[in-house]
Amino acid sequence: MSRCALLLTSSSTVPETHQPNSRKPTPETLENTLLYTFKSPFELKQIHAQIIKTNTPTSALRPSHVASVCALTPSFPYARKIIQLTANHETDIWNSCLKDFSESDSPNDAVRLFNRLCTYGVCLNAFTLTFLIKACTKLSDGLGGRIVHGFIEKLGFQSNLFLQNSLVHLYVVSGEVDNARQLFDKMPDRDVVTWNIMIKHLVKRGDVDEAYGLFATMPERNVRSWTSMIMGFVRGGRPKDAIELFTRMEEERLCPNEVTVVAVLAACADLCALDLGKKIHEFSNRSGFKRNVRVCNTLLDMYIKCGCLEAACGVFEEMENRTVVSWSAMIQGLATNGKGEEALTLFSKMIQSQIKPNEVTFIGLLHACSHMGMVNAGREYFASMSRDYGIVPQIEHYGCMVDLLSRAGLLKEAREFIKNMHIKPNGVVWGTLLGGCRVHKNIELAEEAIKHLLELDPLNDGYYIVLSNIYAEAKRWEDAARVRKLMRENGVKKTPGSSSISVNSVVHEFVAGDETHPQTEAIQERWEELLEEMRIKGYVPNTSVVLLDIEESEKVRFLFRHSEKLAIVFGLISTANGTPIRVMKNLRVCEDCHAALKLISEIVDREIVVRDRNRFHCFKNGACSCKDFW
DNA sequence: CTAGGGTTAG
Repeated sequence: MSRCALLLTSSSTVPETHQPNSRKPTPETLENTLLYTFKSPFELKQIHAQIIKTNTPTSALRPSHVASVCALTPSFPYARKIIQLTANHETDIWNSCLKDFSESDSPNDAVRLFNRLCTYGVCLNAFTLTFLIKACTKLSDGLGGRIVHGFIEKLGFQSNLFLQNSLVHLYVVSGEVDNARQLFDKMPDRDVVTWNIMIKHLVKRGDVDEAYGLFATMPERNVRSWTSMIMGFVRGGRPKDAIELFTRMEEERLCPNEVTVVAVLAACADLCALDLGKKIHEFSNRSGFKRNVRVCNTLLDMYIKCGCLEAACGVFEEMENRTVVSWSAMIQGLATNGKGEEALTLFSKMIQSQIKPNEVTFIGLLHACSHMGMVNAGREYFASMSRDYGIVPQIEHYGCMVDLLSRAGLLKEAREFIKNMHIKPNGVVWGTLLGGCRVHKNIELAEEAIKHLLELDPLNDGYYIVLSNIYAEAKRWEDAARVRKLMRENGVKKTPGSSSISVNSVVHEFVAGDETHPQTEAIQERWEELLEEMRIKGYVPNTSVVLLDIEESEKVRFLFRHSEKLAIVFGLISTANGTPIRVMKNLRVCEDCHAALKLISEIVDREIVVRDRNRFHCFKNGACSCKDFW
């Protein structure tokens, strides 16, 4: 007890009480001798001299401290002698020193120490090598890996699973895939850790199917295996598979940990699966994960992406420690929900709280300005990011600026901005300008934008469709048809619209025209009923959004089977009256659906939240939160 | 005393 307290207050100079004195060291003063904190070999030698003078046993020096102070200095041999005199196992002392170095900010120190141990012929054991591998892993040092590999062979540790696994991991991390594979294939024994390392590796490479193949066939699975695979599906853009896997994990009665929770929440966020997300939130609180910042940040993100700003605020308020990620997520959330002013206020609070913004923070801020048409504020933030915070604008920031300007109708300025960019504009940048051209009906600039887009991103169907719509709205039917023909000639297919809705933690996915759902008939029936009431309220199908050369009546049939309509009607018949409906769509909501959903929200008196590619639409009492501008 | 997941945007 007293030792700790004293250690904290001791200064770097030798304390008064350690001056030579007449008292013979008693166990108590001997204990005090251990308080000596020396910061250099020089100080150590002074103290050592005193110890000898006062006849104090050398064991009064803590060998691990001696080791860490002298390890990388010319006094290594001197330190080694003291350690050999005072410690039972010299190797243990150096190992713990290696461990500390490998976990420090300069893991290279561990490598340097290891070289010394070899030079001076210090006896090594398996632990020595694991710490060395740890350092190499931190440094992504594959060459180091091959050297350690040699030591493992030389010292006869081929059957040490810890070492083999660490080495496979090191090879994987440093990109030496062939070496990793070879070692993996040669390993006499493998355990669940070995398999988990390989799964992780395959997931990182993007081979989710191959990873799942391994996962399905590996002899033993633990929570980490399941978590890695769930995460793999999320990263691979397959959140539905992620959630299904999580359900199976629960059936096997395995208990999720913090990381599992992060993975599943990310899947919920991607699918707008609020019901499951809420359950995970409760589970997380019950399990005491509340203090984990990453869990909280993912929770924030989940609520924001499900369109539940209030819930997100609740989590944010309760958080003990907020990082730049927490603040940035909230700013972004407010921005995409049409609360730009609040987003900017939150940014000021963040600065007041001494949190340094990063590049993501500014994307949120620029979004906020762009959704509110605050052109000057946006310009100022853009200038400020590099001037005040030293953040170099990335292509995404330029994209935000083009969005800000072109949404506000400053199309010429937006084009000038693109011309003056310090980076080569990409498809997103020109596509953003194209979007602005549609809103503000500028055909000339749209044609310029599409020229660049046909070069930069010729397979992206979205741009053809926007241009075709621009022509159609100007009643230039032949031009519209020409664009569609070009699209066919270039072999570009329209991405099928698809919407998903989560009911009782099961995600239901609908693609346009879907008739595969078990409840298709009931959905159709309810839709017909709604259609009647909508017509009374003046609904007329807007077939101009159907870009197909077909009969008008056929167009209507297509229109009525847009995926968001199917998903929402399914939601209506499978949830209790008054329950809000949340649907997520892979593309932008079409104008006809937008008009229809406004009416439906009024007819059924429910809140309908649709998250589309860009933003949220919250339909309530016949109106949408986007105020018809999107 | 040793090995294997995680957060914001695009």
